[in-house]
Amino acid sequence: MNPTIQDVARLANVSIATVSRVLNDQPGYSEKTKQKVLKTIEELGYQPNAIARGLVNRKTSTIGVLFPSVSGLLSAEILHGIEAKAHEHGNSVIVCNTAENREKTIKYLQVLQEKRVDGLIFVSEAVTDEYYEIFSRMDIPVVLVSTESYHHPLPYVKVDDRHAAYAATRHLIEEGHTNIGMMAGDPDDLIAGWPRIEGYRLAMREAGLSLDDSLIEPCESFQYKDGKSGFTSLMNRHSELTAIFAASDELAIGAISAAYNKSIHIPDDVSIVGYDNLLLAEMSVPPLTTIAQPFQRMGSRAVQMMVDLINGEDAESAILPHELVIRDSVKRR
Amino acid sequence: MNPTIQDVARLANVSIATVSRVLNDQPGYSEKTKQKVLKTIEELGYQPNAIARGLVNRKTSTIGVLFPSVSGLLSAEILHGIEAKAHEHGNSVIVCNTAENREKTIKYLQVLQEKRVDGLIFVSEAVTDEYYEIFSRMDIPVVLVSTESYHHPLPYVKVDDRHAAYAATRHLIEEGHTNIGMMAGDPDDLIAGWPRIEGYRLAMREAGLSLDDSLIEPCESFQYKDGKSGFTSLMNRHSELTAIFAASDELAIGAISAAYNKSIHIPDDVSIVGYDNLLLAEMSVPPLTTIAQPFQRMGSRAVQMMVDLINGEDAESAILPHELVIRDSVKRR
DNA sequence: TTTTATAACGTAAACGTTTACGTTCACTTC
DNA sequence: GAAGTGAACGTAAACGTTTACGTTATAAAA
Repeated sequence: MNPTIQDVARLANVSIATVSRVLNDQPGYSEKTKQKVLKTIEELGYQPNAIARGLVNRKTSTIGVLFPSVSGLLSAEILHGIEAKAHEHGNSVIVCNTAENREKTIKYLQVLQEKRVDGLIFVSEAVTDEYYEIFSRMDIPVVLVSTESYHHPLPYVKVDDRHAAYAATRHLIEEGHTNIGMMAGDPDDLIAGWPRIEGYRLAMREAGLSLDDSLIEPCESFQYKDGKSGFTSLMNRHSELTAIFAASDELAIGAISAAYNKSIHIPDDVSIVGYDNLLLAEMSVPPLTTIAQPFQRMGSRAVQMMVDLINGEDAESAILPHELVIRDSVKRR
Repeated sequence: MNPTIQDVARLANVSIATVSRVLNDQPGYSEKTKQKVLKTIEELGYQPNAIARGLVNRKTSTIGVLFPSVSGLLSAEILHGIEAKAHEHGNSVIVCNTAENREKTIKYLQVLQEKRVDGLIFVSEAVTDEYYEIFSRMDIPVVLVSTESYHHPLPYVKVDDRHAAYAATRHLIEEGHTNIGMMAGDPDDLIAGWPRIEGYRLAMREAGLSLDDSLIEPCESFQYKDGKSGFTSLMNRHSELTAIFAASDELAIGAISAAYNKSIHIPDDVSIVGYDNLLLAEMSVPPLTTIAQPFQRMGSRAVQMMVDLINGEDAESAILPHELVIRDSVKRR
């Protein structure tokens, strides 16, 4: 059985109030009793019960984080940033995998509410009206990562997808390419789909290049397998392409893999630039030129906003800078 | 302000005991009052306070999971399995990143103890005497994943590394290779290092092949960069090699990358088999033949053991089966 | 009709903290 | 010497549950 503050008080011949005071170093005791209390705490190996604390303080020092998928590298890196910063601020994080599923999400939100978490971080997923309703009822700070909500006033931290996609396409253009296709996400996805397409289009238009819609291959998701099939499909339509902007690293790697099977050489025949800069971008053969999203920083920034909000300060949404990471998947023409 | 059980009781004209009873469906109330209570719970949107519950029940329905690294794919997959099974059993999981650092680990264990988690899952890291001391004092179930402890009686779930490494090497031998090297982890690592080397040696000896120690390249860690340098170093010593068993997929991918730079063709010049079967094994060019560890199952199995232990049953350690996944990085001779 | 058993509740203590408030006591201050 | 002041404590209520135990009413049994 864990010793309680009562045990400490009894052994130290003081009241529990005094023990509590030295524990939270508030004034109201002499140096001598402080030492006495500290010593018996040490002797007993006393650890304050955070549950009891949470009950009276109405604060659990715990935040809930909701991911659409927890096995991906992207989530892993964001989680890493979140975990580090949270720990720095004395907060624990409960991970939840929504699997992009409404019921699971709602169930999780209920659990998190019952556990009285101090805040919520919602990652890479669209906020439905229903979710927002629940957020409001929960009455705790919510911050969005790698997503944003046009309909609901929630603070977010993300990169500017349009700008980033523009930068990727622009790089291809500056390297002398003129036949540039895109492997995109779902155009109806207003967060990660549409803006990247827009960025690509912007760069193409600006350079006076073709804006033909058939140059854009809409993929079902951002995953590897979609990259494989998307590349084939896109190249079948447009064999003249010398460069492709892929809206995710996984799509890009899928494309590289498909190219390899067709004996299309990267980057000699076709140049590719990816998006995300996951660990695997560096491991790819050839190493992938890509747009880096600062995932860890996004995570830690979100936590910083979270603690600010919890402390009653207000937090502003943040657009974090992306970065073009040049490796070997683009060839100058 | 969240409504409490008191509010429900008052509005329903019953005592809090009755409300509590219908909440936990224990006997002691009529069908009519049950409906009445349920209705006012619905009206108020009442959610029981898990903190208060935890205080009296001495049970938080939360387990702590300690990872040496949270950004890696390996951890991500294990976490996925853990999270899913935990949620299934109504448990939440708090993730902790020890960074293989003593102070961080100890700090985290303290936090988890203060938060009164019901159990601990310790992943992919060696259990020091000091850690074990703390586990004992915490007096909650601990289960190990992808690691084990020879000195301490802790239940674990992992694969048989020696067998798995044997199977990998054996596959190379059966494909007609005789000059087979190994890129290994730290031989002093009794968990992931030594047993895999032993498995390799066993297969080599059994086949009557060379057991020369210089055929084994000990890498600093299991990471990509070590694979790159390790491959170069190994091939410089033994240019006659036609096959390599790498003790991790990352090492294997690093080797493939280094080979690419030296214009050594995989698998035509050198065959490679990896270990882990991470997502990137499939994405590699060429796709990597490797030993699959069932990470998700390992995670969920660990949670199952955890809940058994919490319920007072005892749990037996589990060796989960590995599997050889054949892709395109090995060529028949 | 009286007794007894049982269903259907209510009361209050307990879980381990924090904190407002009250008390004691030694020192100043006049 | 009396009054006032502040430091150094102690007391007890509160946080929101669960649950052992006590109470009441109702129905069955004698």
